[in-house]
Amino acid sequence: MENPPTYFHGRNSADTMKVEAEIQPLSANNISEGGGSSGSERKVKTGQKGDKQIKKHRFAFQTRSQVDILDDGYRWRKYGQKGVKNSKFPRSYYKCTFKGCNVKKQIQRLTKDEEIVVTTYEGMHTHPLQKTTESFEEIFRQMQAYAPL
DNA sequence: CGTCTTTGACCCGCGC
DNA sequence: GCGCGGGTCAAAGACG
Repeated sequence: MENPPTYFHGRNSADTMKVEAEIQPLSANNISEGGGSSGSERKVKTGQKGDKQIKKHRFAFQTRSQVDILDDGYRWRKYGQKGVKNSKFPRSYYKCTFKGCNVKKQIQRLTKDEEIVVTTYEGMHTHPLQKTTESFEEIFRQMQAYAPL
């Protein structure tokens, strides 16, 4: 935590932003790349297997909105949707579209409260915000961070 | 034209 | 050893 995430750059609300949640690397929690690809050479593997600092920044917060797509100022590209057990609604996966910015975002709706949307950020942005959205402030306001797990 | 969305298929790790 | 769940990627289509 020596280095505060660059999320929401341009906001002095850092004071209110104590919602930072640091998740330590767990054996089953460590998300590697190696995903699946269609058919051919996907064994690329990052060569380096988490031998060094595997700090996976995971920041999750809940927001009360009817839409899953909350514009926080970054561009997101949806790359998957899968249903989760215990959840009547499917979970959506988003990724930041920026050269070198491999930030992932996960959105899930609560079955108990369809109005509540859980947004989980993973990774750190390597570029400043492209645009300041007005809704951002509102989102930030409704942003209720909670420690995942 | 460029960008983004959606679905299916595939893969991996762990559990029993 | 096998199965399940979860997670990711690819391609095509749609839209502005």
